[in-house]
Amino acid sequence: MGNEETNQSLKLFIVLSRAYRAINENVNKLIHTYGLNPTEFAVLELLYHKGDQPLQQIGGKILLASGSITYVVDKLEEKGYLKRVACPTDRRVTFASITDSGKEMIETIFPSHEQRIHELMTELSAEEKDTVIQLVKRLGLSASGKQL
Amino acid sequence: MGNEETNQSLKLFIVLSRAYRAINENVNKLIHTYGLNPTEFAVLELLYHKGDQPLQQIGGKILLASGSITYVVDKLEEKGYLKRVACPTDRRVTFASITDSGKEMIETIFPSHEQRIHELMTELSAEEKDTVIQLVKRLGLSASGKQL
DNA sequence: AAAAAATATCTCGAATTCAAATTAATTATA
DNA sequence: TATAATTAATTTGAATTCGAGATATTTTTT
Repeated sequence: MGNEETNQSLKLFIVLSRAYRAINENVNKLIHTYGLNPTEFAVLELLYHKGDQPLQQIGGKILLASGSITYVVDKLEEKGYLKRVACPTDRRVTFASITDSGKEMIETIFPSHEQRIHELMTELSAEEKDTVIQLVKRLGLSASGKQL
Repeated sequence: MGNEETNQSLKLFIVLSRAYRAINENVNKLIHTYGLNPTEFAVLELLYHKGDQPLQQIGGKILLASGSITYVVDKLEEKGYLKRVACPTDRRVTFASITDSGKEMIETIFPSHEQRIHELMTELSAEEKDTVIQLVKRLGLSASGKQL
């Protein structure tokens, strides 16, 4: 038996895991109905909201190994949702740039995506959500080694 | 632009995702040093703490498709950490049962596993953890369709 | 300017997971 | 009891992801 404090942390981890996985699984199913997998959606959404990105930075932002980036970007390029654009100043760099077709796709998916997430969270009041956001944000930053 | 409430839910989802992934990634690295992958660890831990389980029920408890169960149980059986035991009353059913060697493994890993999780959560006070546990538990149960 | 180190992308093979189809056994129904 | 429907486990093949190494380019150092 560990001590009481350690058990509490373990319990928090389990609760966090279950909630995340329950929500995520539900959201992923919705994304799947649009013919995208979660990673493809994440890349497309990143490009849509943050503009063109060097391939490498995509990995950092959505937690993906470099080999996987190439694969996902290939798939999205095949589907016509993004194109590769060479960087004019550094020939090692390639930008991923969302196409008009990709923009249309995101504009189709995103509202229902947001809406679904919102529906899954109606259990908590606005105040309760704020509380969780504030605390879990600190937890995440600290666990990922970032400072506040 | 969605409305303010919807944005709040989206923000909560993002915060939850990041925290979960940060903690999980860290914990998985530790498990890996013992020659297990996270799924193998989860199965072994389940058997250790909850006793023998029919293969099918393992899937329900740790969120795994049936094809994956067979694979993981095969691996753990090869490593000698569990054995398959036929059910005496229903010949369709096979139980997974942890071996002494498997018990030893869990008894070796689990304390440092718990300890690592605890360390990753020192950012929050005991009271704050309780708050998060209470709220996120409700969120998770509701999102997975279970009642309170 | 040449050599060394660092950076970005890609290729390849292995590990993991899933979905669909298969086999076997049990239970329900006619 | 025979047939159909259900349930449990497994097999197979495809999709996804990662890690290690290869290649090309740029930056830093000597």
